Amino acid sequence: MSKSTEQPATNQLIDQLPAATARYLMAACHPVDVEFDQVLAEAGAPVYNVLFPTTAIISITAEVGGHRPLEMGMIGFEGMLGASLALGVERHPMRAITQGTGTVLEIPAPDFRQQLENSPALKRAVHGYLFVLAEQLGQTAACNAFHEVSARLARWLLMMDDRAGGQPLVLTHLFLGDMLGVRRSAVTIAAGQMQDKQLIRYSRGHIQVLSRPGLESVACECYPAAIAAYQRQFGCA
Amino acid sequence: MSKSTEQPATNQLIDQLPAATARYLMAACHPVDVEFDQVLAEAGAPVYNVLFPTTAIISITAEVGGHRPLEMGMIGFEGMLGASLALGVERHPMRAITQGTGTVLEIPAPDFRQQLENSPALKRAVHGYLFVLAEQLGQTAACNAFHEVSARLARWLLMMDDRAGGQPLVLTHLFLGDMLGVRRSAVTIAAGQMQDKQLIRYSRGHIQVLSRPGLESVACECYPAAIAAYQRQFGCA
DNA sequence: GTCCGTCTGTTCGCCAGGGCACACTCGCCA
DNA sequence: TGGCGAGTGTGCCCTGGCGAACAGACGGAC
Repeated sequence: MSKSTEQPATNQLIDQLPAATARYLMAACHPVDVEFDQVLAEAGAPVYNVLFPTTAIISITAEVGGHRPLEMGMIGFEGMLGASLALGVERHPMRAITQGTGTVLEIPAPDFRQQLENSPALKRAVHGYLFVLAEQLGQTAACNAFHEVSARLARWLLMMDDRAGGQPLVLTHLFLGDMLGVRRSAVTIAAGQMQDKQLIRYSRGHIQVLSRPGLESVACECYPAAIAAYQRQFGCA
Repeated sequence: MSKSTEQPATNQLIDQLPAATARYLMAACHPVDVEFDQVLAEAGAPVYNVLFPTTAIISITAEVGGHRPLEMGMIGFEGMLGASLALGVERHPMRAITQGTGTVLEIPAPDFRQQLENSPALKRAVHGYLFVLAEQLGQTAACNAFHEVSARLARWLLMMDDRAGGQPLVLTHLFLGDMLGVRRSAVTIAAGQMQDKQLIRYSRGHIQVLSRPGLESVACECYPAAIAAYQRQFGCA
């Protein structure tokens, strides 16, 4: 856990920009550590900063009155928060909270807007990411409507594991239940079955993925679909 | 039904453009009649034409294997289909089908792309609409997860009625069930209760809204929320 | 008028998941 | 070392909605 892993300390969306563009953008960014369950954005609130996660993971959630927030999308080192600036909108469309701890690259909204003006390549990348995010939203919504808890849990763990670079995940059954829109004990049961099958191991708010292939066989087809959507747009995983 | 109503024969997204821009765009459009349950776009398929509904209504649906498509968003005279071109993406993110019959203004994708290049105002409008659509997606997803059938049905009827300009809606319980992601007889029961309360009247594939206030009291808060989201962006209903 | 297909009404069994409650246990802290 | 609180295991009853099946009813086609 303390030794450095293969997890990149950079952001993939930035990395695939032309070198000069990426350097220019990075020069305006500074790294910030975020903590677990921190609210990074409220729905409808102004975008003050744009965040490019490196080791951090961000969840996009939708809320309706009287219920806990439901996860609609996940942002890790492959994406960004605040992309709506590239639509000329200065508000966040949804709520965003952090998963676990980690680092993001932060750039003030005015600086980012200026770089968007100056770099067609950057604008193209952000626009492409917005499209992928929209596809992910639709996929997740249909998944929540039709797939059962265990399949959704498996998919969620895989998506988190992808973005955490093999680090143990820091989250409780209660938190997981919120993300999936189910009650806590439903998660306890599904997670218990996965632990029995040696797919994961967990204890008091820490989950370790043991068998990705095993999880993939439990997960619904929404997991490969989400990866394919990203690949179609950016040509890499 | 044959007499012309207050329903505008134009598209609101076009109307709120600067006059010259709107004229230029309209000149490149030609009206097309669409029929009930016609597939206008498949998920991932190329965008050949951009459509601006005037009297037609389009549903955006998400699919997962083995289940019928689930509605994620609705496009009427306030919106457009094919907005992803403004993200530089030539594919549709989701499936799109028609509701009832009606007219759309159609413009070939290359022509539209060129107009986007030439008109910052048009690009701004389309980008803003994309943002609203994203908000609507999130809202709908949370609504599907948490709200019960009758509330969602009421919301859906209100949204359709808004876009149909008071015309009777042409759709069956089966079709409605697909949109809401529930089975046909669940719709029959919910719709039957609404008919008992004189909120709607229906017969063999035709539904007439009788009392909007009544429906609004049954619908969940997602209905006013969706309207507010549009107003925030465009300053009108 | 007769036929037939579509749309609607209704029922029955079934189950995933909700809501709630309570017990246990691990790790932390006084 | 004892207490405490968060996290987890487990049980209960209940409900909304599913799946499937069948019957009636309306409307268009012939």
